[in-house]
Amino acid sequence: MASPKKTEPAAPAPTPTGSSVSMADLARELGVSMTTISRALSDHHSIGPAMKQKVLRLAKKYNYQPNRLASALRKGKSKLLGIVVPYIEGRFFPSVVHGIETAASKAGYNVIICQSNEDMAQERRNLESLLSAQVAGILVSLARTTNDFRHFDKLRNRGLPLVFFDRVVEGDAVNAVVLDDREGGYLSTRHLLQQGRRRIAHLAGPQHLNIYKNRRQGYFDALREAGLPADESLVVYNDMAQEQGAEALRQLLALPNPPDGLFAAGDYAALGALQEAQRQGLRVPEDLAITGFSNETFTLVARPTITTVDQRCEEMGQAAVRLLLEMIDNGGEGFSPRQVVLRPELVVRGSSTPGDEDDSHVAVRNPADKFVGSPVA
Amino acid sequence: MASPKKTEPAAPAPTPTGSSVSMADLARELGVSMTTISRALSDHHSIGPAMKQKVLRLAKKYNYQPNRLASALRKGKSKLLGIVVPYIEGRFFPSVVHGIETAASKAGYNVIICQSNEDMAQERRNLESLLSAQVAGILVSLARTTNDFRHFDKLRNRGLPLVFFDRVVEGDAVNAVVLDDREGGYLSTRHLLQQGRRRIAHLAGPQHLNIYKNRRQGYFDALREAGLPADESLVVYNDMAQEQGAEALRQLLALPNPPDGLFAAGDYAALGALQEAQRQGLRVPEDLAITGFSNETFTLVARPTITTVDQRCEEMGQAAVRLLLEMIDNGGEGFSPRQVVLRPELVVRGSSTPGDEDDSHVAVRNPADKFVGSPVA
DNA sequence: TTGTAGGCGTTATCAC
DNA sequence: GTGATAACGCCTACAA
Repeated sequence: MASPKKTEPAAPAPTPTGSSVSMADLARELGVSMTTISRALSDHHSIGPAMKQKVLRLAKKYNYQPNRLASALRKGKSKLLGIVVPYIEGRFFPSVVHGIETAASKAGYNVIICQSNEDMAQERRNLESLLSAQVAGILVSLARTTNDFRHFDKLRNRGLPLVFFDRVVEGDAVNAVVLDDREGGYLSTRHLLQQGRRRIAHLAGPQHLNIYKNRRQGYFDALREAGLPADESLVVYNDMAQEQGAEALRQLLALPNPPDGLFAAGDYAALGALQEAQRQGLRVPEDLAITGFSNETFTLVARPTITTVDQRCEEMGQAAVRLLLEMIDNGGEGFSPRQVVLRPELVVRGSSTPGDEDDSHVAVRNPADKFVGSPVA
Repeated sequence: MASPKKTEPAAPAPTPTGSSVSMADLARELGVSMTTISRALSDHHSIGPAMKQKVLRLAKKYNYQPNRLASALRKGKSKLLGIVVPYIEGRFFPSVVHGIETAASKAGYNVIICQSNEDMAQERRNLESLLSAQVAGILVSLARTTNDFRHFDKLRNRGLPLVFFDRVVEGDAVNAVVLDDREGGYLSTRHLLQQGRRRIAHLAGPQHLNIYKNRRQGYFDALREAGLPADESLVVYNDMAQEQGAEALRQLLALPNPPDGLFAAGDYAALGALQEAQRQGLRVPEDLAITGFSNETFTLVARPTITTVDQRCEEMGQAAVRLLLEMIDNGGEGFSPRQVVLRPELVVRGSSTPGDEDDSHVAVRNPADKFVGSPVA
């Protein structure tokens, strides 16, 4: 950038018109060595309070900003964390990222964010890119298409701390933070049972994804606990889009003995099913009680409001960062992998509880609202 | 990290159990100088094809990853961009960030993301942090409380490329990408006029924010164009939360001559107004036509579906990156500030057009859907 | 309490 | 075509 090679080596320009000030500049100005500057700035004990003051004052005056690149290069450890998510849209991932950034920032780390676009090759490139950027650790939620995990082994071989969240590599050899999806499925289904439903159907997602597999498992667990048989004809598998929810419901209603309850493993599918039920003249929840999964914003806007499972997105981000920082601080070695399991929260609403609630005044929370009333110009 | 100080200086371990391989390692192994390695890797013309092959092969074999910290330190230019947003939640900011990351990644840049939490002090710290990280440029959407802009001047003095988006510093001295909010307000209001409405009210946001001021201006422009008087009694100012939309509507309906159309400057407020109207027994859109702003997901779930204005979030992110990269590539100097203005898109739905549409089959788009059907394990 | 010097991994500038 | 060398800004033994 702007050249620091002034002809006068004496003092840096009092009103720097560009370029950044380095420790060397401060040292020259004060007539001391860089060591002293470095120590004063990092509050080393061997620096006198007088000197420390002088240095800090000058640093402020010239608006000195440490060059973290140089520091990281020297120390072999940066203050950067990497995130790899399938995409940054919808409700879930942005919320988790929000939690991650907040926690990381509190610990003095910046966060580099990458999207895999659900593509394994892209995911691999993301990791290489983060490796190149010398991040201190990486947080990953797997792409849908990832079926080979060698690129993660490579990280581990390098001793780079790695934590998975939500979409994780199975097994206890990895660090991971997940929602207890089984519990979520269990709670939903048990809730429907408690509402007196006995023929409960399930809209299940792709079973190669652990989250959907576990939600389905919870569904079966609750049925079994209630002494009801597992009836695969009541389970419809699809990709959980809204229209597929509608389609699935049409299928279920065509059964000789149609369901009176429905646990959908996703809110979009739940919404599709709800709308289809209403189109077919069914009353929800009286004729058919419905529950979804994810606590999407629109579940509060639909009528009736949709019972769903909250995934604790922010907590997940925070927990993942906590775990990662522990590994980083432990120097990487001698850290045995750990899995953190978050308890989901069943949010009971109108789609599963007749007359239990007056939907007409529920407030839909806008993230911006939390700042309403902030002091303002 | 793992010490590179082996006792044998000959070759790096053939199966490195940790640590990263550097150019020096490759040079030693091949018995050439680091210069050669560097040039071969960066495809310099003065390197023979034979040598180049050898180097690339070895790099692959040892899985060499360039250390971008070192490169950036040496060159004074990193491959990092910084983003500062008020928060990463809701629909707008995540979508813009998505656009930014996608465009940046395509150009070989990684993105560091920071949240100001709508707080000016935090915003200032974010900038310092990014400065410290030696980013090549910064993208900012202002915090609500920012009323002093000196921290941005500081960046400019350093010659650091800076682009604002959506919430921008006013004036033509800055680089900025914004939505034409005035046009959005104008299109909405004109649409209501075309539906035959003559008493059109406006739910306006805080007027110190340019976006809300401009939406209001568009509203007045459309009225004037239609030869209708600007009636301030039909304008209600608040913070655009859902409940405030309901409250505002109560106020408007209490007027001696209540409105038959309503342009709300935000979807949450529009939703609140819609629900309140229905509670009061009004038919929407027959008795009251309503339009919102932002194209939130839930506008497709509400009944009737809500007419709204799409903000082109992704395009905004892309445009901002394009502008920033231009500045970076131009070497910073001699680049005259530019403002990019995106055209909003009016999305007409049921809340403003009687019988124009059958709401019952509209598909709500889940971001995940775009990957449905991807090849999978 | 302070200073000197070497090096982190890369690249630019010379020289051969 | 290739090599030696000196930075970039910071940290940290080791000396003084």
